[in-house]
Amino acid sequence: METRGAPTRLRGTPSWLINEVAVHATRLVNEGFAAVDARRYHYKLLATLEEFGPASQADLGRRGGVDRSDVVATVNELADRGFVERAVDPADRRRNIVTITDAGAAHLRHLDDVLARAQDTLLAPLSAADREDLVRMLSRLAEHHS
Amino acid sequence: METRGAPTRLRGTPSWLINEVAVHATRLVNEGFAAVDARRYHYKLLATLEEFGPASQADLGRRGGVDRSDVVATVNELADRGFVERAVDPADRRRNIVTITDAGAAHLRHLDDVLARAQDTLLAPLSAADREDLVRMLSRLAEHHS
DNA sequence: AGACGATCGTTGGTCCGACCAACAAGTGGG
DNA sequence: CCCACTTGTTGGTCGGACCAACGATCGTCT
Repeated sequence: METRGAPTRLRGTPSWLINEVAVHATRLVNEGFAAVDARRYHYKLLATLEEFGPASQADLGRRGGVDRSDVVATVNELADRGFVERAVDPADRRRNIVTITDAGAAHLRHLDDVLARAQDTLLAPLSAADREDLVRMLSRLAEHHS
Repeated sequence: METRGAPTRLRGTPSWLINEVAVHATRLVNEGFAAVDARRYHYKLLATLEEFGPASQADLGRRGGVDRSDVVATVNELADRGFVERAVDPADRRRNIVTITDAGAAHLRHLDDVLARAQDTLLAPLSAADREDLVRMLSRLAEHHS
């Protein structure tokens, strides 16, 4: 009984399907990251840092859609592991300028691999063409609900 | 700035896209249900009841994938509003047989409308053919990760 | 008949992600 | 100098999903 007794009404409902797949996706990614002692927020911040360069914690949170308070905890963890460095901005002493380290960049590449494998596991039953279509549609939906 | 500063690495990642869309989907459905003083669990249980007929709370939870303890709270709320009735099973006095009432069935039809409108809002930017494709792919993914 | 294991409803938790409120320290404009 | 604002930080809340344990009840086995 793979598709167990879930009401048929729900099994055809897009919002329910999306949530169902999202649960599996989140589980896969979380498991992958947990295996290397990381969390999703780690990846988000490291990727943001590498793409946009050093930034204050507030900017970091705004760009990644992460709450300021959650940025604090994440930067703490990343700094503990030596993946980022925190330095007071001399030009504005309120700000902490966060910079990714070499170890952080290496770790990010590792996380990229882990994430890629999770995508592959998630999309296993889909052809390459289907995957493209899926990403295209999801992108349009995500962009539309801005 | 609709697709805000999210790292490009993430914006193309299927698992991230799915989560993003799932967040919007959940928000839409929750808002719709909240407007008629309902929650997602209400719909799940009522739909299960209507499709499979009266059932014990444990069976109800198994079929809907809802924890027994959460079934208790949901049945409480539904019974308070007169949408279901709880009666001890004379053949097995451990069980509470839950039955949907006429008011409950009417309410379920109402929730169906609300849910359908949410789907339409969610999938607005997609053509009918695209919607079919999307549902087909998501169903395959959901079924595969059983 | 009696004992034992399993199941039922129920209570009372935990855990995690997302969010919010308040604060001191610091900044910039009037 | 004062006032409005931002930043980092602390300490929450809130909802959804899950888990543990309890008394009551049932079925089975002996």
